[in-house]
Amino acid sequence: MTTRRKPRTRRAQARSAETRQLILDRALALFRKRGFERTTMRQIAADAGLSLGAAYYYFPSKEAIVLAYYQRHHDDHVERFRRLVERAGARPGPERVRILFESKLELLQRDRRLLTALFGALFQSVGQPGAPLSVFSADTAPVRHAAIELCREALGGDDQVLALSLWLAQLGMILYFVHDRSSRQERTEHLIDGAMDLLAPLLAAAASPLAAPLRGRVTALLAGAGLLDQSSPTSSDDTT
Amino acid sequence: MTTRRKPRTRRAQARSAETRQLILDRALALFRKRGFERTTMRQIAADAGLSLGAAYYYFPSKEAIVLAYYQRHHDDHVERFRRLVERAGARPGPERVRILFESKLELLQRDRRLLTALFGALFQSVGQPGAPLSVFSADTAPVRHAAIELCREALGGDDQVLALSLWLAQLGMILYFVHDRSSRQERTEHLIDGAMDLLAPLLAAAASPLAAPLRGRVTALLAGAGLLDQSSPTSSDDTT
DNA sequence: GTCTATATCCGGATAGAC
DNA sequence: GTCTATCCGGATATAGAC
Repeated sequence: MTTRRKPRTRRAQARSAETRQLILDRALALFRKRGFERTTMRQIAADAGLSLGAAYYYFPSKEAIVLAYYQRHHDDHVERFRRLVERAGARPGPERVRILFESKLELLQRDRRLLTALFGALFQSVGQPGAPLSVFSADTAPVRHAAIELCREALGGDDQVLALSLWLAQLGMILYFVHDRSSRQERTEHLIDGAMDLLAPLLAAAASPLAAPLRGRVTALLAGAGLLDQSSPTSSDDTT
Repeated sequence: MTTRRKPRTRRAQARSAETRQLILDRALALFRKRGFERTTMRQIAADAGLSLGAAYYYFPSKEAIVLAYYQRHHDDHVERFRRLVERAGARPGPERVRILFESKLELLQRDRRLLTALFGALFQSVGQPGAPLSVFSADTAPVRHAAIELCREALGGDDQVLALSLWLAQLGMILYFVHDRSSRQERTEHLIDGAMDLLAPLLAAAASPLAAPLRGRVTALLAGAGLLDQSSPTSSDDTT
């Protein structure tokens, strides 16, 4: 158990990472071109100049490749968000949230082909029936928590309910974006614009003393249900 | 296009419906027992005393079986909701919404085994990567619209934004329920109870004149984005 | 540890005969 | 409408090269 793993040279490590990257890139290119379902692991392997077994050596399943993309996408978002915040000197609150959403949209636009290839198929045929929920699954937990944390960073303060709500809104935006067939996705852009104009009054309303009792009750309710981060030690169920 | 379809005798129609029902029942029983993924179409067919091809004659895919269940589940919900509303003489608003959620919970509890079989697997492994969204897919559109309409019926009035929000809340409840490992799912029950206590003040806040301008802007925004029923004729995108 | 090659299993889905 | 045969592709297994 305590044996050292991967006693590899730097060189070997780098090479391995390169191969992994190569497979990922080829796979994503194929997904873009032919869609997720119609791309086979055999094609991916062949395209990367590897055997089928080698591809499975790096990625335990086809879905794992998509998961790796999710991770990278989020990393890109974090970087872009921070860069823009710094450049604009934006303070926590509406200003930063706007940057959060706009930088997200830029990334979505950059990856549009891939995203429609991944999600688009779904709107033709159900796919996994339980599927509705995989954004909430255990596999995606790390990316999800990171994304929620980024929302909190944009909002400032430490209101977990707000952070969660913002993350859900962002999910909605992605869903809308993927369906948006207007040119250059201007409908999504328009929706975000409008939503951002509403954000300041909404946040103000939420922060107002009038709303304080309600806010407290909502937080208590969600915390009691174990839906916030420092959840009660009652249950070990934290797959959500 | 106007040609009469299914020029079958009543007898033949009834028999066909019976076979379909038989397959559905056997399939659901198997899902309950062994989970969705580990149940094969071959098993389902064999269990129903049919060939594989025959099963596919009735259901174009394994998912289609689940879809049929969703439909039936919703029908049951409508019936139970209306019966309880009538018995209690509940008026639109918080009273009816409580009945809506409580009747839903009863149904979820009745079908718990099946639901965890369908959703549960998902929390172990990603499944379809695009999966997050299939509740919003075109296939599920009819059930979804019916469900949103039921929410509107519970709320009274015709506020589409509220109806949509309520439906989303209900989705959240299902998600929570499926994860809930407490005995008799009392945590979910508790959550609903707390949420229902908050409902009256929340609805009151939403209806208050103070909130009116904000409410108008939110509605306008969502309507402009085509997210409400009488969406603008601009776009033909109504898969959501 | 990284990979090739190949064979094999399994199960969703389809084709075509009857 | 029902059957049998077949295809296809995800996933695994194995044996061995370097």
